[in-house]
Amino acid sequence: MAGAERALAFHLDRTLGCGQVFHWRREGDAWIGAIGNEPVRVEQRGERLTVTAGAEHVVRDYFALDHPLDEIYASFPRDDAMCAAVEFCHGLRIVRQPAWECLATFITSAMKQVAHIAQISHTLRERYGAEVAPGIFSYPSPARLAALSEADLRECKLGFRAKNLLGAARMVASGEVDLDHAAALGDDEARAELCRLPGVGEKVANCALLFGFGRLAAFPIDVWIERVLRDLYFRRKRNVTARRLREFSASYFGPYGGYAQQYLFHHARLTWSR
DNA sequence: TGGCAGGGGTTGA
DNA sequence: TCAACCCCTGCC
Repeated sequence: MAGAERALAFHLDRTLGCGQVFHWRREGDAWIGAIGNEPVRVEQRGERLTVTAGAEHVVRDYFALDHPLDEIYASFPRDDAMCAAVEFCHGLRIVRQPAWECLATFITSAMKQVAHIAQISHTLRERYGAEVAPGIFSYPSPARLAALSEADLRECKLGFRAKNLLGAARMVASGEVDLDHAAALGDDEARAELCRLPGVGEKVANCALLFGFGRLAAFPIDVWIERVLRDLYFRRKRNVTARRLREFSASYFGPYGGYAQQYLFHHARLTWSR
């Protein structure tokens, strides 16, 4: 069954290297990291994901092997940019990150490049997470971070983001913002709830919704995606407002807009010269 | 080796 | 609409 086989399509390097998650480490052909508190080692063999350490069902859920890629690709608009992105990114999957670590990581990502976001994530894990296997650390809980001082977090090279992460951790730890409750809300209500946290605006909230809450229609617009939209979809049109870009992306890319966004983003970031 | 520009965002005026 | 917030990376 070509369809069933294709639905299993999976590309580990693209999935972990596309800027949706930052703490995985390459070791030879394998990738090593933690899924929550589960230490995991995975490899690509053919089109398949192979688990060499960690619970199989945890890994398969995290890497979203049940996402219907065929159906997702078929839902995309058939324009040149989208087709090129699908060809370039085939097998890339939006993973299911634990909500808090996803949200917190994107709070620390503001105006940062991938290398630095990864460095911050590793420092926070090593200093305040739990060592779940030799050299592998979980992301610190809201309560753990809430007990720290802003100075502690600034020592992790967070800069002005320290205050935001601390404030968010305290609001989540105290129950003032309940992530489980947010997970039960509709997309717009959940986004509004997340935006109550310091350091969380529309972009960070949409990243959290897409990568941490499984809302596959969420469409984060960062500077790269804004360039893509303006260059490929609004060519020769000046004065296109941010609001217009939001409205366009929400309707044009369909129910799996988050996938479309990640494919356009990854394709552009690796192929466009600046 | 050192100096400098610029960066995946949010906030508040 | 725009400056301020911080400081690390990459490039010259």
